[in-house]
Amino acid sequence: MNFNEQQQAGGYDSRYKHELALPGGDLKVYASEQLFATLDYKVLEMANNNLQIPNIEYMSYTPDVHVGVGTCIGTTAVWDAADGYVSPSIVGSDIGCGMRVHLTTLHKDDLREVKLRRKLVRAIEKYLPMEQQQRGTYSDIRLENIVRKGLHGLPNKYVPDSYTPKKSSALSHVEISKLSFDEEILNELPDMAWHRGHRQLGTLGGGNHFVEIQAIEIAEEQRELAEAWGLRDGQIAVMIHSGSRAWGGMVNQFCTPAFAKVMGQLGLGSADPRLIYAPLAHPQARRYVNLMYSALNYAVVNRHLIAYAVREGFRDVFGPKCELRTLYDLMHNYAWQEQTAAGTKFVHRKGATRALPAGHPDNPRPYAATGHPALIPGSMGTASYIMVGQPGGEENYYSICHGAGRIRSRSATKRLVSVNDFSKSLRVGREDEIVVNQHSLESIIDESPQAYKNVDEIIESVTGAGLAAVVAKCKPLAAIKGTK
DNA sequence: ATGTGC
Repeated sequence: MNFNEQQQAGGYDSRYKHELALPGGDLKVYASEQLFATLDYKVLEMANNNLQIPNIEYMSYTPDVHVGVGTCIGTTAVWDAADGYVSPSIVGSDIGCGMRVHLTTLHKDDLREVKLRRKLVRAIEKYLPMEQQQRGTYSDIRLENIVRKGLHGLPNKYVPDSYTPKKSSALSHVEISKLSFDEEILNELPDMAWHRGHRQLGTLGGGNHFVEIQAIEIAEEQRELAEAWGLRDGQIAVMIHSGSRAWGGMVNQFCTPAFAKVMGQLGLGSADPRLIYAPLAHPQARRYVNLMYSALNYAVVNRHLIAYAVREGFRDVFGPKCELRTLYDLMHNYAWQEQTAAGTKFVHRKGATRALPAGHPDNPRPYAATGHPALIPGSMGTASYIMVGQPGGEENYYSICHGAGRIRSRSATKRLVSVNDFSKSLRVGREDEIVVNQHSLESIIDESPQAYKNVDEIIESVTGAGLAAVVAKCKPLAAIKGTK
């Protein structure tokens, strides 16, 4: 029985699911035997710390889990909304970090020539704002409107009909277009947050953030769904990975001392000083949640503006009729309330993606009947995936992986991986080279595929466990990376 | 990840 047959049979395979009784509480780990065997003890130690936060109801790891600050990347942690806790450490610094995919009307044959891929990369770079340079700052966009209203705070010209054939699809084909919150708190953020927040709008950032030009390969078992979503074999898609830039970091910096103080006052302990939390009902927790929502609004607009720049670049190369329809935009670092059969829960996801199945009421309207696309990036030079949630995901609050998952620290990668290896995995010098904007591969070597787990094994674990199914594989043709 | 921290 292969994975797809298992899925069709509707059951999950216990080989992909491990239940651990740690001293602090129970942890579920979704991973193949091989991936499970490679888990660092530090990953379990971190889970044990997180499980000691009071009233926690559920915690799990996705197969791409790896060590983070205070909490692992790949964590789903759930409290009841009535007596719950919120932890800025579980959300992480890059609040609202996530993925976006746009579908073009082009076919991979249109980009067969390496020269043309280079031209496209240069054209996109021309429109992508760079914080360090004067050019590109969106002077007609008010940051205050962005953090308060998300995509609805953008001037109309950034949500044009040609960008997404129906203007509404730019607002409806996303996980969030706007989160409302108590805006009073915004006045307390330092001037620096506003200054940098404005300058960085629409910028990519560094690390694993990217814009990638990809070719779609539909999974046969999901062809009907893929076509309903508008996917075609060989179609060129654009995948974007970015977050809330410094704004999210400022929110965390601003809230951290207050959380430390609250923990002291309430006598709440933590085995790791970098792991902070507070009861949801506490005024400081409310402040954090409100500010976190402003960062989620920032992040979705940031990705939207990156897509806007990409579309300008495509038009320079392929003409003004070129369209980049929004397939979906969703996050993998956030916490919010969700309705479940067992009541209202406060769900944290850090490096975990929500993948809702067909018919789930929280799907955005256009995807109500099918489930929404769940967008999973691979490492540089390897494939990414477009997936859809399965009913079996309910046991894990519909969380799946968020990518390949690091196996080597940035420093270790710089030590152990040669530029030559990296360049080989990008097929540099061949006609099918994955064109990268950065001339020096040295500067981004910590993002080489050798620093990551094999994304195919991650995906196998998720499908094997019955959490989601592959709709399409997206093979990279060109990538744009920021530097620090 | 990041106005990081050598």
